[in-house]
Amino acid sequence: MTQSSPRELILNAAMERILHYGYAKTTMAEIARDCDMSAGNIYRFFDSKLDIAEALARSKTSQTFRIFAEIADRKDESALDRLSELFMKRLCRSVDMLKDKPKLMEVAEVIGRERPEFGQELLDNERIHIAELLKQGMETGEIRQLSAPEKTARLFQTALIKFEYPPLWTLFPPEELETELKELLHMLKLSLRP
Amino acid sequence: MTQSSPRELILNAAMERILHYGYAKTTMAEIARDCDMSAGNIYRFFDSKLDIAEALARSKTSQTFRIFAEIADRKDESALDRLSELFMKRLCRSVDMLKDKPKLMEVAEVIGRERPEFGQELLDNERIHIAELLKQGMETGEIRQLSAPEKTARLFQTALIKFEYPPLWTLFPPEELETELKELLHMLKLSLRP
DNA sequence: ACACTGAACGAATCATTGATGATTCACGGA
DNA sequence: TCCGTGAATCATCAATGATTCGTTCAGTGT
Repeated sequence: MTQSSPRELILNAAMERILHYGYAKTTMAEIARDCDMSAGNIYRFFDSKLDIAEALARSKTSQTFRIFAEIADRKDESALDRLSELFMKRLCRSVDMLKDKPKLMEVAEVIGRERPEFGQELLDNERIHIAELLKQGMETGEIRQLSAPEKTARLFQTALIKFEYPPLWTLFPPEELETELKELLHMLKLSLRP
Repeated sequence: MTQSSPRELILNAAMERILHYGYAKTTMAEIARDCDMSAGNIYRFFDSKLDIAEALARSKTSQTFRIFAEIADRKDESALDRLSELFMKRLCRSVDMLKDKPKLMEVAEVIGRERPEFGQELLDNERIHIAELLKQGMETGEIRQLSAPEKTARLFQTALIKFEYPPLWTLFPPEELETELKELLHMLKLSLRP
């Protein structure tokens, strides 16, 4: 079956509880009980409760980055189309998470507040994939020669911040977000014309 | 001298106090005392303390809209240049307000929370001026024919939201904001090319 | 020695309450 | 009758204490 290191055992138990009751209402003692160990023993594997949350977030986001990497790998397809696809997928994943794992939003919020570096890291990582798509488009002539693709990628992230910053996008209905993102992407892509 | 209706008297006293002590720490009783009247009497002129704050905010923002209107009126100058000017001015006004009237940020925050319609109204008003500039550019041929300038104006607002949503722009140093806004405006304007 | 426990510590959280301040209104003076 | 007052009311906030929970660590069993 699934070989379970103590770390994984703990992470699974924590995820289970957090999905049901939320981060704040999940206690170290409960997680420990689910793993048949003492609360103190968890600290042999994680330095803090927040580290457990971060580990959970990392495994969630690593899925996203696999998707981004897969998009960036399809070099035979249009770079501009894939650029849109990347941002649309990102929005869908956020919206879906809010819909069927709402408790995970609490985890995101806590980490955003207590571990700002983690959010930075995510943006940096994402920017790499965006810049890669821009470079591919430049090579095929789909996109004009940009002097600094990384900087352009950063501008895209800034222009599309409404769709990834939870305090903003949670204010609007998903369909509205989706059509607005489509329109804005269309406009931004016009600025990349040769 | 300045003719002072009771409303103006109250607004001036409230502004004075709020600038010094902030909105929360300014009481109706204090404002009343400054006006040589009773707290109860203020309610003959304003329905609530929040209405006083909104009135103050309105007079502040009406200054901004005069500036926007003035920009939109200079029809002999480049529409694209004026579009940039509008957004740069808006950012400068925000940054300056934080610098030398920091207590007014508290008022903005309270109104944003308690009176969301007011924020909407501001955006709607701003969008009119942006759309007007776009239309002017279309007439002079500076800007391609847009099927719906109002919609494009809305997209501009969305793309530039980082620079007007206080929880976001207050996180960054002013110079960084200014250069990033310049770059993003440059990019967005490319999408308006004929 | 090593893996683990569970009691102990202190920080964070929650509920309770006391005080403050927004709002109302019955009343008194022009 | 019209202004305006100031005491009464009611919601809100800050202070307090009680409890919970994250974290540590001395100690137990292997």
